[in-house]
Amino acid sequence: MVEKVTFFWFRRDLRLDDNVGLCHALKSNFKVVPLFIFDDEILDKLPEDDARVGFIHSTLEDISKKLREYDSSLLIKKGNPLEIWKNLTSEFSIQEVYCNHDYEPYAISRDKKVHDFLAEKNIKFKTFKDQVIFEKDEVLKDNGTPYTVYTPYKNKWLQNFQLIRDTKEYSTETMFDNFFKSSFDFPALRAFGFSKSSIMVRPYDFSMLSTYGETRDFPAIDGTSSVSPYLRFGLLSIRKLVKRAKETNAIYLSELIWREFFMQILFHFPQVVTESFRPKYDAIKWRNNKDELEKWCLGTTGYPLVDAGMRELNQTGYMHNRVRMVVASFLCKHLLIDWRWGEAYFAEKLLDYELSSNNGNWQWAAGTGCDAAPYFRVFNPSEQLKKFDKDLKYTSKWVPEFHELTYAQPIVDHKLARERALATYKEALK
DNA sequence: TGAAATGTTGGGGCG
DNA sequence: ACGCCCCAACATTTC
Repeated sequence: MVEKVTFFWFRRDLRLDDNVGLCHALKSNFKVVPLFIFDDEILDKLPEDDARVGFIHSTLEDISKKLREYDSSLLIKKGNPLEIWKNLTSEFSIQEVYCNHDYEPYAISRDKKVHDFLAEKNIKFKTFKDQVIFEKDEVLKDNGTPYTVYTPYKNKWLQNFQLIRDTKEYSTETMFDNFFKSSFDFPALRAFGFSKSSIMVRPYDFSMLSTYGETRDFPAIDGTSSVSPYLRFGLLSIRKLVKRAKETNAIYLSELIWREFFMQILFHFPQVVTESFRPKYDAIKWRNNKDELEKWCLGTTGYPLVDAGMRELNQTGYMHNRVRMVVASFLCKHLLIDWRWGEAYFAEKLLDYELSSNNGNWQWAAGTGCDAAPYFRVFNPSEQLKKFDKDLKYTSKWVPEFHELTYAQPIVDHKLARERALATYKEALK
């Protein structure tokens, strides 16, 4: 008789502690087999040295090492998730499958297929809220519809948060003996056709939190936390992060609320992935000049702050948030290139790439979004440089030839580009 | 989570 | 002393 087991399926919650679904799984009546699936659907689109795959892999390795202290191990699979579940149900006597909610359109359809398949086999598929404080339907207007403007959403969010006495902790370590005893092989990165990237995820740092509000806009100061990739893949729990933010910095907390705002927008309005939230903005006649796109990607536009940002992105997988706004505005307004092209480039390069935030912020910059900057708000890259990198510390770090004669001439004249953008948007909205 | 254009004010130079 | 002009500094409006 094969031992009956529970499965816990890791997805974007790569941690053993304070993990809601895992906590519930470990309290089930059966030993827990921890599983991660490298999804071909996602992997096939990535370059073989994708830094995020390497990061996930090394994180999983750490988890597996920890599990081995308890004579358990992580089961790693690669392929199509539904097919893998079909195989697993014949290999194991699975009673229940636990995991945490995932709100992206692809994840929803994937989970639906898995749920339906498991249901046929009489296996319960239990999912939990873990990656947010408030999910899809927990912060709604009084009439029951979702918010589409940030400020009232934030107010409601905070109001609801007041009602929670304290963020619950889902500690798990005392239950680690409930993991299924096993010694599954831990495959090398090479086994999936990937190799280690030269780009590395850097450690995060909370010590900046108390001064975040004053320093976050200055890219030369290391005033940001570098938490984003850890939050993205769930190495850090949102409950712990929010608790810390609440104790130290309201502005940082506000950024975390933006994250949930865009997550619920994506859930309720999944069409934003391919369309402007406000459809009339899809009438914009983008210029979509490929040479200019390439110059933007490479950081050779001749606008120092734009170029610095893009080079930081290309070389490190990070870009300071203030600079993200500047380069995004530049692509959409100055070059009149479709925000979807810019978004796709960020998706390729950012270590913290997350669909809902990336899409929401690009639509914000393009002026096409639900709570976007008005289209006539055009960033002046030179003014932004003066305001936020006055002594050129950040800029000359990433664009060392800045002071040389060899540095590129501006790809477009600011005044001309601004007027062209205003005219193009105006025309589209007629 | 702008910037430019336009309007207003007030101090100082000067006849 | 007074009015006029200039213009920087700030405020408001417009894109």
